[in-house]
Amino acid sequence: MAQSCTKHENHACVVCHVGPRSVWHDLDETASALLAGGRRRREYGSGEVVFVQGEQNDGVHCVSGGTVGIRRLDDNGNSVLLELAYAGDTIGYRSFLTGSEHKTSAEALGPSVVCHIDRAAITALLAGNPALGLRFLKRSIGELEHAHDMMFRQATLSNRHKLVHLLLVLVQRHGRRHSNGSQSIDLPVSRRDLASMVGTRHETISRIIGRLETDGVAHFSGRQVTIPSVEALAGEIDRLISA
Amino acid sequence: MAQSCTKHENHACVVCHVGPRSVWHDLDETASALLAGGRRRREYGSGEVVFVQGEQNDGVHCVSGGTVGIRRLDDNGNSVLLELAYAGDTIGYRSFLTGSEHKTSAEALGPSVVCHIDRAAITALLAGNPALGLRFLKRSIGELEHAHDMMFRQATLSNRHKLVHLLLVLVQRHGRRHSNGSQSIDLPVSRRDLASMVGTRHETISRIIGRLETDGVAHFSGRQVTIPSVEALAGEIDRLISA
DNA sequence: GAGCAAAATTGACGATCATCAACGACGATT
DNA sequence: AATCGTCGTTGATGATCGTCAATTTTGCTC
Repeated sequence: MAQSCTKHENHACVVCHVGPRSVWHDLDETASALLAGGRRRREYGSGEVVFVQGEQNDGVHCVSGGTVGIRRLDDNGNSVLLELAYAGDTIGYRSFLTGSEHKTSAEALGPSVVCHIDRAAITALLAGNPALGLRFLKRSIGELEHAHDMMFRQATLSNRHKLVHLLLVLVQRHGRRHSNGSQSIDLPVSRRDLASMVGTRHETISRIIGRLETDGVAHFSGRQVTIPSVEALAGEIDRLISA
Repeated sequence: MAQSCTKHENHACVVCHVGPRSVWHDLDETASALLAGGRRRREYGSGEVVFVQGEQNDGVHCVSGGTVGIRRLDDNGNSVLLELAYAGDTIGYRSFLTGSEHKTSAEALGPSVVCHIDRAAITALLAGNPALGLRFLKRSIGELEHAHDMMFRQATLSNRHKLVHLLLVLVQRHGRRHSNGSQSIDLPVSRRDLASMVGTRHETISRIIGRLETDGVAHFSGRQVTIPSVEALAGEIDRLISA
């Protein structure tokens, strides 16, 4: 399945270094050639694993399309979905930069395309492009602030409000707008993963979903969620912030 | 109170760039001179604020002694203690590097010494020392993994176990060993802050503390905590991991 | 030391949650 | 089509938590 980036398929890989969000943005010609040479594109089916917690790092990955989940596991079978990565996001760079094994697992949450950039290429790129290190730094800082936001919500919001917030985040990425103003989401995650992101059990998520249904603020059908009024849903949380 | 780092008081500032944990470790002579010139040492009393969430960044701070709490607030008066910083830790570097306002507040949790390094000095240092950027990157990655650990615990542990874990972390930093094998801690934080770190209300923390008392695994007297057997306390959590 | 404000504790109560269990739905495999 | 395992939902129950309130303790200022 893995194959080198020949010219005609570069249009897919290009996603990785366009857009200001990508760390590979705006590299010079030599660097771009170096990157293209050390990069391999691969398609992943839903549930396929990109890298596994505990494995030794062998370079970094760049999401080109789809959705990739960053997950942490323990020996008891507990699993927590820590982050979602989308096109343009570089993942697995932490263990690369610290020279350690992967501290998390990454798996495709749907059909996805992920490029792998081998160890030698990034090492060379980092040595020749000081700005690249700063980009990694800014990405890391962004993730850290995201994590702090999460910690703050975990400590201050109820489970219901945490789920509502999660839905509002997901609707921005995965939402489809309907003509009547409502929006629909194809959830990229299972109920169990929703539960781990909210910090509770899946049975509790089921029950909170039931209450959101009866309150009429969201309708669930499998992984399909329809939200009649995103504003009304957002109001549940805004009331806490403004009041 | 703020004063420049003249020679005779440099011994206090030196903490900031000795030890492998500090980002200022192992700078060359020119860089050290630059650092010394842009640095100002200041003592903070308990509760005094180092920088405030929302303020514009004006350089970075380096903890030279004492304990500094990194806190996030919202408009409703909610406060969550996100991190604790100790001698050698650099703080406030995130908003400096992203050029934004401070996303958190920092305050001395006891008598502390903190150096301030002004904007111009770090900018020059970063330009002349590419390795310094990588040190910031590694520090940021370390904090991020710390945050991920926290998120994982928030999602998998009970409040009691989260408090126990917190005590075990604090005993490593603040613990005093007694002759009979027990250890004591002078908690650097209030019960309210303990509660925010665990993700619950202060009344609940009071009650969990009461249960730890009756179970005989820890004794609380104000901010003094005595733990008869740290191993026994650690066993409460290890059982979950190994079993 | 008196006085005050914030912190901490304790009680009571309703709401929410974790757990165990049962069951149906679904997808993958054979 | 039948089987199996996982996922999702629902129910029942005891445990825990959040909230409001009253009270005590602590720490600080004057």
